[in-house]
Amino acid sequence: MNEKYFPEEIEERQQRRWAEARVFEVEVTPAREKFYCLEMLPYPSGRIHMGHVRNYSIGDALSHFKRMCGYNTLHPMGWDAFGMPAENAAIKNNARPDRWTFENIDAMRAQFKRMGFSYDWRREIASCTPEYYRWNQWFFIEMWKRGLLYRKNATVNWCVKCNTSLANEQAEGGFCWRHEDTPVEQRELEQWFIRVTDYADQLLDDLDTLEGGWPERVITMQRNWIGRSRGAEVDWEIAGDQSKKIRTFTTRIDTIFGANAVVVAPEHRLIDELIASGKASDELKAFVEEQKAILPEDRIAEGREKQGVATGLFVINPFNGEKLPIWTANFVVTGYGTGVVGVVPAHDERDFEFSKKYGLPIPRVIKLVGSTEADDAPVDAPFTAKDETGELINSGPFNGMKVPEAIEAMTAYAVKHGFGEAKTNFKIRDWGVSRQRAWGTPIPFIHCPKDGIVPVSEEQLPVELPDDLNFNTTGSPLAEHATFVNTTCPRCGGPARRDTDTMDTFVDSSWYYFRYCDPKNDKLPFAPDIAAYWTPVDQYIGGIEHAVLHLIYTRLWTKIMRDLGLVTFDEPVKRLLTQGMVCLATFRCEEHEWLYPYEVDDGKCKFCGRTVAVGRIEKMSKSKKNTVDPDEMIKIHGADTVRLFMLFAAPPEKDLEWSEAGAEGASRFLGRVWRIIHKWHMRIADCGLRIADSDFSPAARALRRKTHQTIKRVTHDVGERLNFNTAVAAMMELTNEIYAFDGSLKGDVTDADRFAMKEAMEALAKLLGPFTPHIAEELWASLGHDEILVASAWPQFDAELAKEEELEIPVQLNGKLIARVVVPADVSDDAMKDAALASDRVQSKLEGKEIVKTIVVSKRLVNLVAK
RNA sequence: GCGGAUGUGGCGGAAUUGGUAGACGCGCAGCGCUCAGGACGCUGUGGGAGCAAUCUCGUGGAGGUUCGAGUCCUCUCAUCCGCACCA
Repeated sequence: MNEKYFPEEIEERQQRRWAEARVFEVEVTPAREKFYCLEMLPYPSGRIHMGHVRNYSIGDALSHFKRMCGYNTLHPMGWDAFGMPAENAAIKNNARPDRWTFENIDAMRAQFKRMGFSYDWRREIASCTPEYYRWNQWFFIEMWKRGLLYRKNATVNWCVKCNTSLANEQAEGGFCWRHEDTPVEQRELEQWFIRVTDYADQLLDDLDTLEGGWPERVITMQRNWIGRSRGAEVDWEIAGDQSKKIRTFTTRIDTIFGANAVVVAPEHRLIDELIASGKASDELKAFVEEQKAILPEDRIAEGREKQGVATGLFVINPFNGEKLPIWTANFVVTGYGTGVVGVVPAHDERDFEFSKKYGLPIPRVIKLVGSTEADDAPVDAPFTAKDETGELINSGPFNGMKVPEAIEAMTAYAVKHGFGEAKTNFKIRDWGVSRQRAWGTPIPFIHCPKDGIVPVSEEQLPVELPDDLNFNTTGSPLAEHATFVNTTCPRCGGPARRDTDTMDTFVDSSWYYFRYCDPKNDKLPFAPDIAAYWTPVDQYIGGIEHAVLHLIYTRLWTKIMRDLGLVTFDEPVKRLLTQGMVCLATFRCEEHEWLYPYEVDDGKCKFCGRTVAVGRIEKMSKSKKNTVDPDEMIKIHGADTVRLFMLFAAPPEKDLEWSEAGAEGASRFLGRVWRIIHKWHMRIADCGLRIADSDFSPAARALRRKTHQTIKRVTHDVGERLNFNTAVAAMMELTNEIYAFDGSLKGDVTDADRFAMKEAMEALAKLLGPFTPHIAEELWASLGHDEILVASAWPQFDAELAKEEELEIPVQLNGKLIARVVVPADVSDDAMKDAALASDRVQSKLEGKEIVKTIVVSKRLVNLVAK
């Protein structure tokens, strides 16, 4: 055994040992309780970055912990292997994207192995293999059969850089999710869609069941994204043409008597018809044209100035027969509701602003209960009063009703008279899953001139991607591949063409972790009974960036799989941890732009000597030149140190600033543990005897106490709170105690001392296992154990031994600390009070005062209230 | 604008239920070891005052509840994130 700590050597040795003993390989074992620990699978970009290291270090620590606690722990890893970078590389070099991808996978797998992560590598998957993506195709056909997948012509988001359409989730805020500087365009395209809206209610309602296990932030973001609003649709007859109606959507039908106009979106069909009929004013035509030309991103930039034009048409309010003008305006959009809104200025901020600007009347129809304002008083500011605080006025037969009651009554009235219905709207749209790219799962449908769209028959799956695609084209490599495209119709046998779009890669990641359960299955995506053992996922760990992307798709997919009979639960992930980003201070020099920290010396640029701008702490990214290469850090410090630093420097959900000094601190700690154990291991190896309690010196008893307290704390911090940072701090404290005990031993060392030392060191080695498994193994072995530590049992703490013998009780005078008294741990409340009063310091502080009240918090504190 | 979060030493961060604020680490200072440096070991380290015992201030700010508030309530400021004309 080496006296000095050489991480590289021991890490390799232990990794080999684990692999040979196959300690991370697991099988379904019904008698044992399972734990499924999952980290979001990476895209095989070629090299791992610090974000990966952090994500997977957290997951690995938890996996080790649960494994040692006796859970049959599934901890798999795979590759989200379809996607654009591979295709772009293929275009650039006119090479095969699969080769690029698999080379990257090999490189990254090697890096993961170098980190020593405890994956069951037999379960590794890559989504770009036909064995995997055939099940994407299978799912598509199953969904088609059930009407959950359909094709329609639609306006879709288009990213010019990706050269493909995008789902709404991938075009949030009008920008491509991969190209945040690139606004998406709108294009008309025939596309495949998954009927998310069928599941919108469930997706929203089931969020309640995730409360507590998922971060509030993610739940809120999903709620907003799904955006359910309950209301009613109302038909308005067009004045002078009873055959024609337009329909509005409103959540506040109770305010409809207060409408002063109806506004249609500039893209609305009614406007088109009006222009086509030649009755539109020049002003209207100009306005509509102008509005249509505005790009979505400019709408945001332009602010919220309301603009509108009257169309010259009128509608009849179905509730009171009032004749109201139809306007078109920039604040009404086609994509939501019916693209038409009633304007109720007195009780809606936006409508108020609009009506003020164009001088439309502002009648009140709601008053605050108890308000003494006249029903026809002018409105200075709009108010909503959407609950019991609002009461209807100026609303004919509905006057006097409270708002909720009125909504119900007026909706019923509209239904009864045939001009309206209750309606729930969602912001979430059906998922556009077609991508006009070649490196993805082929969509398993055939377009037959006679039979239309026909699914590929199941026995012909997978529809494989050709491996000789020509990427050196401006068109679509798949569409230009004749032998791929030209096929026969499964129904009529006649000539037909394959669909040449591929699936959104978010399809791949929507169900991948079910495949880990049963990765070789060639009959089904996975066997339901096997998945029933492992799933749902107990703990999922990944970045926040997927809050409304992957994490909503995978919830949807689970519900679809439930309806297909593959799983029996509604939600796939019990607990979600969104880990923070890995950041680094960035520095800027006027001359040399972004600088690495090592290019800055004493606040000055190393190249030109200019004072650099004080860098902000920002997420590591290549463009900011503030990345740190994990490989380099592993080379310098070892994998254990890098892992330890990642877990210690910040709580997992917070951002973490990479610091070289901090990493050195982690390394120093491991060296400290290494040295003290190697100072002692020969002396305590044979020490297994039973020692009488009375043989332990006070110092030895103190060490034992610290040992058991530390086990308790680490168990709690990791198991219950996922606070790895405080668990590490606890282990550091124990190490400090071990050093103190070592320093206190002079002359004869008793068997009891050796026992206490051995107990402390063994506990420390074990506790280190989840965090720094390699060094933990080495230490465990040097303490005389042949067994593999990471496959051994987590230590138990002895509550008796962890108990303090004495307590230091703070004594307060009127809430301010004045003294501390030492009392036995089993002290009674009365004894605490007596001890406090017996203190000289307390007595002198009390001089001339009278105690009016004494508060004793059992075993914690005494507070004397005195005047 | 709406929604969510976060504000604690020079820095990263502790403080489990309202009960000793600053655990642990970084940094810094001193001592030991050393020819020296590094490494290592030990000690100290929130601010202010004092040789010291000690006193005093202190968790973004202002109030409040309480015997007692970093923690609860009200208002406010700052920063970050999400959504953004959603009818």
